[in-house]
Amino acid sequence: MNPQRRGEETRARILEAAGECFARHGYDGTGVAEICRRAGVTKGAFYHHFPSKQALFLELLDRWLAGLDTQLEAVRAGAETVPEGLLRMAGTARQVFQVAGGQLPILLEFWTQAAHDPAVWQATIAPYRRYRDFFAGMIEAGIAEGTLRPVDSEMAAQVIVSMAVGLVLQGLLDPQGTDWGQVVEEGMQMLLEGIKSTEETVK
Amino acid sequence: MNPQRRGEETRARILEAAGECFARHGYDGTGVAEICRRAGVTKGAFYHHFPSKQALFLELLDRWLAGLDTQLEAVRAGAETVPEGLLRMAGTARQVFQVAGGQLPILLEFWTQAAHDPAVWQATIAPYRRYRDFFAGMIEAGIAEGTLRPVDSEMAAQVIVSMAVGLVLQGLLDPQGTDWGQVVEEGMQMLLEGIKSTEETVK
DNA sequence: AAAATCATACCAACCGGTCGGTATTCTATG
DNA sequence: CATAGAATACCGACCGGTTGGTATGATTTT
Repeated sequence: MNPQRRGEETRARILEAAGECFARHGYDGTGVAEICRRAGVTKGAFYHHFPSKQALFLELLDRWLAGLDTQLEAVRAGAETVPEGLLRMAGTARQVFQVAGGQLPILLEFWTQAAHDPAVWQATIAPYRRYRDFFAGMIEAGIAEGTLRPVDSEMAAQVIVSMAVGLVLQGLLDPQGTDWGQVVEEGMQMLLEGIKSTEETVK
Repeated sequence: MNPQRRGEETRARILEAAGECFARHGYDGTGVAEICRRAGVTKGAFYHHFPSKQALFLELLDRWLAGLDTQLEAVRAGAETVPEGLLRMAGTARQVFQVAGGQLPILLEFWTQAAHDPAVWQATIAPYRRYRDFFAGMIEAGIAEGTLRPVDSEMAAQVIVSMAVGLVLQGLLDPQGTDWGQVVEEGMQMLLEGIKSTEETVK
C-alpha cells in the first residue's frame, strides 16, 4: 500500500481510539499506552504522528469544533425564519444525544483541560465567542425580519449558548435522567416565547 | 492548645488548601504532596485525617452542596412571589461570581470526576435531581399563585437548571468574557417572559 | 540509498498510599 | 498531687506502580 496513505490511516486510527478513550476515561485517566493498544499501534507510531499527548488532544478538539460549525451552518441555511431555525436546531438535539451520546463526554474533557491548560483554553474559548456571534447574528436577523422583539441580541445569544451548554453537560452526566431532547425543544420554545414579537405570538 | 480543637483546625486547613489546589490545577493535577505543602502539614497528618484523596474530595463536594442548599432556601423564603424569587436568585449571581469566582472552577472538577467515578457521580447527580424538584416546586407555586402560566413545571425547572449550569460553566471558563451577572439576570427575565401568566406580563 | 513508517526497550519523574516512630495532651490511679 | 499509661496528632522516609516521552534499530516503499 501507498506509504503515505498508510500513514494517514494509522493517524486516523489513533485519533479515533483516543476519542473513545478520552470520552470514557477522561484525559488524565487515559494513558498513551492505552490509546496505542486500542488503535493497534505502538508508542513509536504514536510519537511519529503526534509530538505529544496534548497535541493529539488539541487536534481532536479542532475536529470537533469544525464539525459543529458545519452542522450549525447547515441548519441555519435550511430554515425560513429565525424562530424556525432555532426550533429546528433544538429538534436535531435529540439525534445528537442518540447518535453522538457516547462521544459527548469528551466535551467535558475539553472544558476541564481548557480550565488548566492555556493552549486548550485558546482553542476552546475563541470558538465559543464565535458561536455567541453566530447566534447574535441570528437574533438580529430575526429582529430585522420582524419575528423577534428588539431584544439585546448579544444577551439573548449568551442565554441560548448557556442553555445549550448546560443541557449538554447535564445530558452527558445523567443520560438516563430525562428525555433531554424534549427538554431542549421545550426550553427553546419557552425562551422563544419570551423574545418573540407579539404579532408572532398570537399567530 | 486543646488537641481535639487543634486537630479540627488542621483538618480545616487541609480542606481549604485542597479546595484552592483543586480549583487551580484540577483534581488529577493536584498531588497530595502539594495539598500538604500548602496546608503546612505532612502526608502523615493528611492520611491521619482523611482515608484517601477521593474521600477528601467527596467531603469538599458535600460542603459545597450543603452551602448551595441553604443559600437557595434562604432566597426563596425571602421572596413574595415566585417570579420575584427567581429574579432575586439571578440577582445574587453577580455576588457569587465576584466572591466565589476563584473557587468556581472546582465545580468543573466535581462534574468531571462525576463522569468517571461512580461514588462522585452518586454524590453529584442525586442533589441535582433535588434542585430540579426544588425549582419545579417553585414553578408550581407560581402557577398556583397565578403569576405563571400553567406550564410543565418539571420541564421549566430543567430549563432553569440547565441555564444556570451553562452560565456557571461559561463564567468559570471565561470570567472576563462578559458581565455574567448581567447575563444571568437578563436570561432569567427572558425566560420568565416566556412562562409568565399574561395578566402579569401586561402589568 | 534515502525517506517514511513503525517496533522495542527503556528512563526519569511522579503519584497515592504505607509505616515505624515521636511529641503532646488527657486520664486514671495510688 | 504525682505519675504511669493510653490516646490523639503528627512526622517524613519509603515503596510499588504508572506515566509521558525518548533513543535506536528494523522494515518497507520510492
